[in-house]
Amino acid sequence: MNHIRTISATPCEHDHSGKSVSEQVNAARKICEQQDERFTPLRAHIYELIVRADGPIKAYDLLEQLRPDRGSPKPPTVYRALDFFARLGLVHRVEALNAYIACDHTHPGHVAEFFICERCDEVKETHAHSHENCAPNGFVISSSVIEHYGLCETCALTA
Amino acid sequence: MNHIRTISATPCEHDHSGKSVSEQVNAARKICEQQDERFTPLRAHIYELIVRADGPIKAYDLLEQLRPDRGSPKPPTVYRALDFFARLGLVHRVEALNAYIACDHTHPGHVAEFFICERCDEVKETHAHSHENCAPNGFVISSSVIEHYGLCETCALTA
DNA sequence: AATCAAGACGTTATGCTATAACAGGGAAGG
DNA sequence: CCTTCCCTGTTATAGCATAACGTCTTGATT
Repeated sequence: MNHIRTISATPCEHDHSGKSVSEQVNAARKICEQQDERFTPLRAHIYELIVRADGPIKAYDLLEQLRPDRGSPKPPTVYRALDFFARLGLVHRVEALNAYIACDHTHPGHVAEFFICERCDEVKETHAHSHENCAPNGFVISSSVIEHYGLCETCALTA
Repeated sequence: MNHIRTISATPCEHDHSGKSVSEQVNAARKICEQQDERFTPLRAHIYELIVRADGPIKAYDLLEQLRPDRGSPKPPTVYRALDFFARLGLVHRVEALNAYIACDHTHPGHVAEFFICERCDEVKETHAHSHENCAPNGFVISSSVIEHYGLCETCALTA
């Protein structure tokens, strides 16, 4: 019992520093076009807001930020865009926060893994190898959620 | 970059078969008492419903099931009990389902890992070693969410 | 015994998160 | 031109969760 199997994680530093907001938006546009999907002005606008947030952002906060420019958008406007981005892997939903975060990396065979500081709200994203090999016999994984909550180094030291 | 670290998972078969509902409830009672917490009749009632569900159950479904016996309970009644159980590790929240599941196992140094079949809704729980060692330098994990979605063996074969 | 503090529970009200369903418009292809 | 698909707007509602207040019980203290 309690047979140990091994999986591995790749802490590839995933902060998008080094990429400007517009570079990230353009990267997203390219990914869309490669898949024959439309990166409409509305989608570009919303994606830019997500990138600018530089961390998890909530659907209704996006809604607020859309307001001055686009009248009084309703929730479906935002949720449709979020669904679209999620489908293309351009955003991840952070389940335990009901929030969404931009991701311009794709790592085939890997899943996003988040480390979320509960004190300063900073989020680090890494990618773990799929947990397929620690699944119950025969289970086929189609998506995974891996989120860790705690304190980042800075906050842990000053706590 | 992309330095590989290793973590491990222990697929200890975690189904509670072999334990009757009342045995699980009593086990929970014992865990409460050991921690000088009160396993009140209401809590016992709610815990039994969670155990009987034999899988993730939603807060408002619990609320419904409480009804005939306890008048017209309101949401806080259920959420307070769920918070209590979660604090003691007697239930886990399945984030991506907004649902709750009984757990009478405690594995110090391990975190619960769920494999959820999207076709038959069956859930297998295993326990992974903490991901502490794949965290960014200095990050201190206080809780983790690991959930996998896909098809169980049976459903994968008949899909 | 009287008092006090903590926590369990009931209740009202509200806030936050998300989607169903229908209507109009615009782009791409026949 | 016209049809089809999908993008967007809009209304309405469903689903999930908590704040805040009051009462009662329990157990400890005086």
